[in-house]
Amino acid sequence: MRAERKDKRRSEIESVALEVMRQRGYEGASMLNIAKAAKASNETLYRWYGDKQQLFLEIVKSNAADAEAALDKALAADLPPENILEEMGKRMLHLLLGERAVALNRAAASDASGHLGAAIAKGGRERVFPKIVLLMGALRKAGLIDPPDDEQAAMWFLSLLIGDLQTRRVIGTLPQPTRTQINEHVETTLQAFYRLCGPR
Amino acid sequence: MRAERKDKRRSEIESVALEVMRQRGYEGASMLNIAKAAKASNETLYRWYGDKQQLFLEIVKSNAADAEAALDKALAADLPPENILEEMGKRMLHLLLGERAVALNRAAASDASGHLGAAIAKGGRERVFPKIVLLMGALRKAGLIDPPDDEQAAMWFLSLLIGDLQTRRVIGTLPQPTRTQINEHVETTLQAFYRLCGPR
DNA sequence: GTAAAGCCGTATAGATGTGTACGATTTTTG
DNA sequence: CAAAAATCGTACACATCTATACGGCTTTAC
Repeated sequence: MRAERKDKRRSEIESVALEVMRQRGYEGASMLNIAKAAKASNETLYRWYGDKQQLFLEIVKSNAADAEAALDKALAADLPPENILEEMGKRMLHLLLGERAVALNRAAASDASGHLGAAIAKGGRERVFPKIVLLMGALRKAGLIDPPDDEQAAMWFLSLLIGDLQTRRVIGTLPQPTRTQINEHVETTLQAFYRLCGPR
Repeated sequence: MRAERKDKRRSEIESVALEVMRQRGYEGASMLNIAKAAKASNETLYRWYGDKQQLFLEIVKSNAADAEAALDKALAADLPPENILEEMGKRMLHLLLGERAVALNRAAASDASGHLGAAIAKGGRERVFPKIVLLMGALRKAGLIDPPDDEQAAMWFLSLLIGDLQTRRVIGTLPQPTRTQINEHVETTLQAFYRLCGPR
């Protein structure tokens, strides 16, 4: 198989795996079920990924890469920092509460070994948080906020933004929000954030 | 078996089930494994609970009852509302980030049917949130806060309090916090909360 | 004290998952 | 075009889980 076709096939399989997992849960997403749904043989799955956990590890990694790219795009935009913050908020909620991230968090919660959870944290929070801290620095220098320190401001922003939405999505009691709902929530969050961190 | 002994045995089994689940994940916590660990027969488990999901549903319910009792105790205390808020914060973090709640949230995340998640939400958030809203009303009447509305204040308080701690616990990247850490976190949260909602 | 009921341990049938193996077919390589 | 490599479909051995059943023992009820 040519390299490009193989890459395409891999991401196809990974996408199917996530869909199976979404419908039948992590335990229901057996290698056999995934292989059938992807019209692949389980031998190929085992050859390519080793086992189920590593398959999902791959998915976590590629999802993290996509997410980071989406956020970096917002950060690289030539906009004033307050607009970048708004854009980041929208994109983060869209990513965090979307089907992919929710399915992966469910998988991590199901995985007793903790490896999936560690990978999610490594590709997610540990990568994103520093960017938010830097953004807070930019906001502070622009005189838009006056927090105790940038890290605290980042924590507050993320807490206000995400709240218990993620947990509710993961345990299945909250449907995926629409784009409009996300925008409204970001709006409210920003008001609260500036009220909390704004200059006196 | 006398009623009291039976109740004791039930809670014993449920506690063992949670421990097995904690160590081996939701899939690993089969009825057989739980029965062995509890020195019970699986026939008894099936007779008493029907199936695995209903066993965990029972656990969710009794855990919710315990949690509600713990919070009500804080609410009933004859203290000024700001002290009650602090106490509530501590107790909620203690409950939410403790082994029991985390294990149950993991089970809910693993359960594709969504029934466990629904039960958790029903016994948890849906019961607790109104209490916090009322508490916010008391704080407002005492002139300690001046929020847009009590519900919004409750949301902000909970968001600042919990942040992403719960998610990080559930995916296994955060160890259980000590009592000291909880107290410190509540302290910081309250400062932020009053800064956000305090009277101008 | 005796009968009835309940629990434990073990056994069972049926279903499903894991990881490997092997021809048949397709795709790549040269 | 031919050889080599990889994939698919199917099959397999082995393990485990679910849900039920039954004899042996203990506890409850009368």
